[in-house]
Amino acid sequence: MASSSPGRVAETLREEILNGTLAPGERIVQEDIALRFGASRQPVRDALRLLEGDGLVTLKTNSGAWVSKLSESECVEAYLVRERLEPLLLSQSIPNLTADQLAKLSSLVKDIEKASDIETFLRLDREFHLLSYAGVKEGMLSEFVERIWNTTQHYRRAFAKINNFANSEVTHMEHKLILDGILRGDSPQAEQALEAHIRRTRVTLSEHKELFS
Amino acid sequence: MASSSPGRVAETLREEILNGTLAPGERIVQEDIALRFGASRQPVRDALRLLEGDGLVTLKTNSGAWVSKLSESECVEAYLVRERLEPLLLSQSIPNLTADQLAKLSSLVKDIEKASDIETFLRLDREFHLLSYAGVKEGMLSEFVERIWNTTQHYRRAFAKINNFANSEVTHMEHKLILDGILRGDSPQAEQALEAHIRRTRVTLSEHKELFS
DNA sequence: ATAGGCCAAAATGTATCCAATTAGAGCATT
DNA sequence: AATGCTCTAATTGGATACATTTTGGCCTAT
Repeated sequence: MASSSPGRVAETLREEILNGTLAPGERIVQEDIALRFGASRQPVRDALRLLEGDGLVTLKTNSGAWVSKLSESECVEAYLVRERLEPLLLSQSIPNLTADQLAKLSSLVKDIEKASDIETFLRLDREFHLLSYAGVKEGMLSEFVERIWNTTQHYRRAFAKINNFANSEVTHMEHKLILDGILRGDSPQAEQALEAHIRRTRVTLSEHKELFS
Repeated sequence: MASSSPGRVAETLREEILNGTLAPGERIVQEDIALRFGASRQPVRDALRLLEGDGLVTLKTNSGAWVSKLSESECVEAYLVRERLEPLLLSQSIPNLTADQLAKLSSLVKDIEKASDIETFLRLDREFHLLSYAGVKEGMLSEFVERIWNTTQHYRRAFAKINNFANSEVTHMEHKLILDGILRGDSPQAEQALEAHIRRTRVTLSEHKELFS
């Protein structure tokens, strides 16, 4: 997949935005990217348009491209939307999860508890939640959810750094409750636990307005 | 706004997709569009990427562009998402609606009742719902909702034609309940009435699988 | 008659060049 | 010293030309 030039460029840039190499607000110059990939500016323009569609990049006509930034209210809005959408997505995913996926989810919850650095925690947490949605293939709902995860990734990292694993006990309990609902095929419990998990994160996050300056 | 070439092209194509001039599944040839607008293919490509981001157009590498099509399950999914997102958006909008907007909403409900042809009904119904969200400026939530309205527009039209104003009494009652909640600033009632409105539409729609062939 | 492959025409992807717009530094003015 | 202006360099937008890929018809072989 993504064997095309714009696809490869977009994928690489997406990676770099998600792992923090490119910070929100940072300028992206078309020609620099073109040189890096040994291509012309045309495929780069297409790639930037793709990323704009993902909400990761903001384009301004005749001016340039920047890594998207979220205000505090936009970030809170993202979590409000997550509270509504992810339980729905999870309930549709649960009946279609394979035994392998269920086993992997269980081991992920344990690995998250053992995580000793922030990057590992972020990676595993993301993997756990997105894998729990793997029962739903492709569609508008999963697209929306993935987009939210991508656009808020940077703020999750910043939040985790500030918080430095405070509340981690609560987080692990919530993960176990979600996992328990999934394993038993009890969608309502899983939905409710997930909603509570996201809501608590939102409330905690909104106590740290210093992340948005 | 949208003074750029890609912006103008995208806007026109969006219009034509929404009003049915371009039907789902129809092929879009870059050079044809370029000729129509007296531009080169480059801005057309940008415009198509914009529309892809809106979910209105589907691009396939090295192959071409088509007006997006929804399967029945994708359409049902769209309504499930609407059930979760639009009540949230409405509740955030209500406190910010101006007196002018409230008056316009009231008159729209009356006008919808008087609508004698399908195109008028569709246009007013869309205007009513989207205006009820006008208290929320720009953000991810309104973007998502607008995108859903756009991608499902064609199926609302097809559904209205088949149904030929059956259930219109119920629809009008639901609109009045929503309006009542909005006017009195009773967000919970408005939310609940809106959710019921969307859910009933979804259930009725899923009884007409012949729309998706 | 049908399935498969081949070939030509058409459409998309990419590169290069030129025009238009913007941004930022430096200077002049108040 | 601060503000506003101008001009230049840098960057993006658009057009043309060429390379690549796909598609669909036609022919051949089974």
